[in-house]
Amino acid sequence: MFNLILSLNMEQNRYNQITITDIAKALKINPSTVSRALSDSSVVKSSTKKKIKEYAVKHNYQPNYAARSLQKKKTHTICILLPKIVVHEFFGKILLGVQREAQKHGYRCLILPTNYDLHKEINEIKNLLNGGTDGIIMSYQSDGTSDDYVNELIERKIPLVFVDIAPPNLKVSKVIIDDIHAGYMATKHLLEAGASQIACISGPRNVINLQRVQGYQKAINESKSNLNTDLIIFNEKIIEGEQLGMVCSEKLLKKYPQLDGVFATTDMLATGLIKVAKKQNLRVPEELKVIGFSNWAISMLYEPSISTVDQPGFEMGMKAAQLLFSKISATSKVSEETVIIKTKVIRRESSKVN
Amino acid sequence: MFNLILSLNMEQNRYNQITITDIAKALKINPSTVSRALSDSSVVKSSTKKKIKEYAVKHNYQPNYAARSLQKKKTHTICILLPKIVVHEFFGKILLGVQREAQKHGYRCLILPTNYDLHKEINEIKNLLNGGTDGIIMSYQSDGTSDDYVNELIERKIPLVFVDIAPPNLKVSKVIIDDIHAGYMATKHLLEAGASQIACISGPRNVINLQRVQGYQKAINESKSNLNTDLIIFNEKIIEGEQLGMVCSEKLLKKYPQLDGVFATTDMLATGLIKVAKKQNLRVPEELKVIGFSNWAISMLYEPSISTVDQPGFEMGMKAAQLLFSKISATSKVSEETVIIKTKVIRRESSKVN
DNA sequence: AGAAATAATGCAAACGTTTGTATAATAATT
DNA sequence: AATTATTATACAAACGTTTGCATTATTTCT
Repeated sequence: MFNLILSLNMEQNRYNQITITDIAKALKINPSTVSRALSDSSVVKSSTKKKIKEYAVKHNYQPNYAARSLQKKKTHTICILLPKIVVHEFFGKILLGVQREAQKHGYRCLILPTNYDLHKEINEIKNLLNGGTDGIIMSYQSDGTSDDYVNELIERKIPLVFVDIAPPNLKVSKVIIDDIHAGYMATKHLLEAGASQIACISGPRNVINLQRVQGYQKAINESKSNLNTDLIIFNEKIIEGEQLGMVCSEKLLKKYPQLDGVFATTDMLATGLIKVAKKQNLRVPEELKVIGFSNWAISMLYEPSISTVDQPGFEMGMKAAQLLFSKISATSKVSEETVIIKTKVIRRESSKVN
Repeated sequence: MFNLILSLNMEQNRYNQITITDIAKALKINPSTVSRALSDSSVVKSSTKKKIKEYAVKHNYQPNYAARSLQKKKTHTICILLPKIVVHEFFGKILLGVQREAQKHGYRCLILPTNYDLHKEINEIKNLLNGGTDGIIMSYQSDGTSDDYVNELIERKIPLVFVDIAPPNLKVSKVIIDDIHAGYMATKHLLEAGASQIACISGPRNVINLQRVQGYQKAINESKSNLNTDLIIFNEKIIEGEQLGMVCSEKLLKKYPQLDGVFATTDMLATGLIKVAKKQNLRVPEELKVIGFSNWAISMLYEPSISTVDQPGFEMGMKAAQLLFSKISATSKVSEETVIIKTKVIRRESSKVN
């Protein structure tokens, strides 16, 4: 009879999960003691602690997230806002890094794909603010016209860390690469491989691209060869990726037949470029040396394999999460920190020395 | 003075979020009425409802997830267990589909990358069981030796839906494709394109591959040409992807120079195959027609572009989520359902008619 | 042995919701 | 106008934890 009542009582519990109160009743101890025992408080006698813990593992006790969150005013959830995880393997790697780190801290990870359009997703973010998340990791994907949402996050003192791209005029924590330096190294690699007439193709004039191009310019300037600024091509975003690479390369290669090197600011631009070069019977790398950017999987698989700059996404994600957790657990305000992750040039066929 | 106390009171609240109790106090109404008003209960007078709602939006009220979860015994979180989101764009698409659907239901989405090794991650799953999640969508990535964890989920009556791959001998809900039919259609496409000596290369003998190969056999049998079972090559998992494709194609193409078509059970195998074919000066598609499987981005970008079978991941994800929510909201047990999503052959250069 | 100090446990309130039931206010009926 | 029926609100308990404080049990000291 007593058993019946007990089991009915437990039945109420979702999926038959045992609670602290259940343990307390079973052991005729107060719930508070059980709670303290389970969190290894030094205040409870080791013999009772042992008894409680044994019972807990035997009955597979798992703490109730919601109750703990409510009490502690912590969600044990952080949030990652990233654009289009689907196609973007780089962001996928960031994600893995963050998740690995979150797990260490006993945190869960919520992922929101943002489609490059944060403005529309502000409601989603607001929703997160109350009991939704303890902190946010995001990539700044704005045209810079309105940073209101970032400001709101800062005002509310939500722990916040940017990865890859950060708002340029705000004091925030961020984990980024040195795009200027990376562009510089990429271009220098082409020069060292024997190219001297080097063009640069890029997407729209956003922070990232501008910096990579700036690095390109620096390398060209150092190399005494006069930089023809016509050889820098920005492309506003109508099409993108490989298609964009094809369209802009078509003109470029026609107009400058003397070209023997191209720095593409993304790997996809590079594949488009090479496709066009082949069509025009330009041999890569013999007649045209190419380097891309990001080290996407395709750059290795393509024929010829494409030299590129490796962006260590996993490491960036881990570092970002570490920063975030230092903020979450900080008692007083912690200063904003910028971490710059090292990139390196990956040499492949597309820029082989003749 | 009163204001001070009030603001101090609200200060306690994380990130200055207003609560139902705050609204109640401010409006001198009982919290229960506020709660009912906000959930549009017909029992509260429309004038008070209006008053409450106005105050709520004005002060940007957002319900507290934890409190609601605790009370309702629902987490409003579902969980997706998927292998290696990073490289697997197909799984990325599933993810997007699930997330889209979850949002509709006011649910949040937790993603766990599983590295194809669920056994080791059972603890993670167990952790989810208590207050962790209301339901799970997963892809069955087991060698079939021990399905204990699946059984446990079923026993505990956790709403559960499989996508892409499901355990073969258990009665579960699943959203899959008809791999036999897809393999059949792919092979038939090669036959129609003019190939007659068709081989099949595949990864390890798992459920998926076996079925695709079975489809291949059916198509070959129908075509009166005698099926040479030597032309079916399984590869146990030592290396994988493109590398595997290269290694096994090398031998195959040498041994059977009369071959004029290959069905590869994944796109990555196909890229490896084509790379080798090129090296051996075999022209694709003129001398060798190739079709892959899954329609990964690379199959379109490769040169030549690779014919393949499209697996509509997004749709599969959405459907899986719909099934899951029907389970979550069901009052009584709902029967296990199998949804088969249609695939289609995508014709590209690699299988063009001469 | 008795007082004082320390250790171990129990009690109760709180976190922000929701919901069954009781009460109060209003409207409809006689 | 008094009774009943209806509608609207208030009360209180509950969800599973945690934690300051009170209480009880144990040890240490004189």
